[in-house]
Amino acid sequence: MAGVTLEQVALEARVSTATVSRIINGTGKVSARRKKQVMDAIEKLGYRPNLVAQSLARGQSMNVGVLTQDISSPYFSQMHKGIEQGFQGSGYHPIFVSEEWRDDQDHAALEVLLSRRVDALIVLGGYIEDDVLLKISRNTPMVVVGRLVPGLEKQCLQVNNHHGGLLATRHLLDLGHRHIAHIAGPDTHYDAVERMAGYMQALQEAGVPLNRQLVVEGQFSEEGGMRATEKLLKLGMPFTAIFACNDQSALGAQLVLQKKGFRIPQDISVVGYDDLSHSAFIYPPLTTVRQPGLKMGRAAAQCVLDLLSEKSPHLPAFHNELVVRESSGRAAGSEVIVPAETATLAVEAKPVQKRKRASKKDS
Amino acid sequence: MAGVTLEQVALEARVSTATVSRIINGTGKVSARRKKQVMDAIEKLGYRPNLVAQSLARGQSMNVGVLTQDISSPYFSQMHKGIEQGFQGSGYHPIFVSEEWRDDQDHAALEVLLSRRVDALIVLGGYIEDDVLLKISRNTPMVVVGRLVPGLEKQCLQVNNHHGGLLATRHLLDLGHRHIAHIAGPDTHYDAVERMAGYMQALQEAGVPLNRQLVVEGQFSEEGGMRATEKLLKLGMPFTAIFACNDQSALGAQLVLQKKGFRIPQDISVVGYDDLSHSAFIYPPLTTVRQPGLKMGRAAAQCVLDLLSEKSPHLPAFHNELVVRESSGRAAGSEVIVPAETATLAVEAKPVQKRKRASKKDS
DNA sequence: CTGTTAGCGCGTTCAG
DNA sequence: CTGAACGCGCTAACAG
Repeated sequence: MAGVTLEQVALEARVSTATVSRIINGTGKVSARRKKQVMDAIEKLGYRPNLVAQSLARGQSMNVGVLTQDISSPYFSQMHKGIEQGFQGSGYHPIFVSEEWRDDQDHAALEVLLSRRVDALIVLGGYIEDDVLLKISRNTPMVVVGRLVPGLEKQCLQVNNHHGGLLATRHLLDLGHRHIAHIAGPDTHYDAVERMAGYMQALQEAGVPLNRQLVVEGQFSEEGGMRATEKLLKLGMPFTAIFACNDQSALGAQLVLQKKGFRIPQDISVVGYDDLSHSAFIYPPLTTVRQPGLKMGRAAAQCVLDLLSEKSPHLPAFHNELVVRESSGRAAGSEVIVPAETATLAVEAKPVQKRKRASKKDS
Repeated sequence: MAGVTLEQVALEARVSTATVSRIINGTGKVSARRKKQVMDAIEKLGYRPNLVAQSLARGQSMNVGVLTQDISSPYFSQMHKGIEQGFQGSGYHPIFVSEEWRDDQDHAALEVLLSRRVDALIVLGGYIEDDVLLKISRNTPMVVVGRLVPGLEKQCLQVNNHHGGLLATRHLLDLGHRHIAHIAGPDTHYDAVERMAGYMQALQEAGVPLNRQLVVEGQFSEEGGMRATEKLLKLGMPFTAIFACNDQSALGAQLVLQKKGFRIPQDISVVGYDDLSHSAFIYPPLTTVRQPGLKMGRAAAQCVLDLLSEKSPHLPAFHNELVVRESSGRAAGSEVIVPAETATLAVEAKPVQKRKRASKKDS
């Protein structure tokens, strides 16, 4: 950690350390002559301020902790990038730490940040208890993304996942689909639950009864999406569309469907959620609800900056946006509005036939 | 940045700060009785060591800088995760910063890390000049991943990209392909160049002349892969397989091919490189060369740890591994070894016909 | 074993 | 304008 010190610069420039400090930080007036001396000395010695010492002296570390779920997650990475961009040029820098191990009662991840004396905290979802966050927020500016902490509403950046679920499902309904399956996320995830609520509301609005059997859990992952889809197919319950709670599970769904010979969207439509960076490039390109991850990250950073400069934080509203691509299309035979059947036991049901519209047996 | 101080703990426990420090750090012997007093005080006050002050006093920040290309890149994210894992429990923590803006003569990213006095540096590829790195490495332990810095060989973690290119291309050759296109990466990227070299060597070994027109640049991105593939198809030059320099461009290639009606792998085989987390789930699942990103990240971290503890660093060799999935298959009509034609102007060539094997006109 | 005392590198009064 | 001196929170000799 060695390096040239302020004192060495002062010595070289034949001034006091205070003067050098003033010049570096632009604090107080300094004569042009001395200023030049000092600048020369800095240049000559290759001086670089020691941020650690500055931190201790000033009482702020210029670091902002970011508590994330998984640093490698395609979903969060957009936010990470936005956060990084948001702090560009501010002097602050984000320090990322993954929550990872959930059964961690000591909140080791948090500890890493707190002991490093981060000046603020950005929390991306996660499992840390509300009251823990609330307590920390009393001493440390905090912005929470994708989650609503009671008592901290003004610093919670949210997108309306409920609305997104609504958009996705309405889109499918508009295309004539009446039997829409849903691949849900873990019910521990606020986002997932909200998306599903949107799905249910859309159905209700359209007068389409909810068929609980068409709702299966997909764990937010590709594998989960695959398993869920296989389960749906085995059910033998007809459906012409799937709304997956995120793109990852939608990808898994598409894979299974295509492997089984279903054409997307001719046989079955698929809609995802998140608009991951690769979702536009899979085949067929995925219709999805875009999460403005980059913007959200930037906004979170900006909000932190506001908080740190005592300005009243401004959290813009974020809207999910439906991105229609090629994985969704009109329901086969959608000219006929099929009366929904009661959600009876799927005893007589046989596996959906391949290469045929899953809804055919309805008509 | 406020918080309980050592001194307050000492006061509460009626001992000196030195004693508290000893207990916290396990330095020196302390009587059990005092130890309990101190532990109680710590507990009562909720003391948490100030890492900033520790850093200044000890002369080490317990932070390791990671200079990456893009914090949101699906390719690098595996390494990021590996790095984070590698430092788990070591007391050190990675600080990521994206190089981002290439036309940055001041190396702002580096500056962020250096002024924070990171104890070591992990450099993931990038454009920072060799001599700059070399100079920094004299004061700061450094590990470079995916790049060879002359004079720093022992700290350069590499996978044999050349070998990977060889594997991928041989695989296609083994399947009977003789007209193999290559979507190259930017020639500023060491990795990309090496992969292409492997491709060329494999062709040579097999006695298949290189057709330079079948090598197009894809910029490591999905869009690039799409453009490259369109270009290839327009060429009218027959080919039955594509080896893309990374999965992202392979994804773009698959998309274009499928949109144009080609079946993968029946009409055209595709092989990628990296094995991104979603590559197993796209349709058809991508045959690719796996980069052990997670392991590499862990190894880089371990190497840094070794360097920091003066142990002789150990960098294991990493091998690329071919992962055969469903995007590659036997070349159509591969029972006939087609004599390679001379790479003449593609004047008489017409666009490859859809739904037909691109190689048909050869046979 | 334990307390006292210097620093670590820099910011910031407080007198000139 | 400028410099001397103290403090940030903690570690590390150095004496007891």
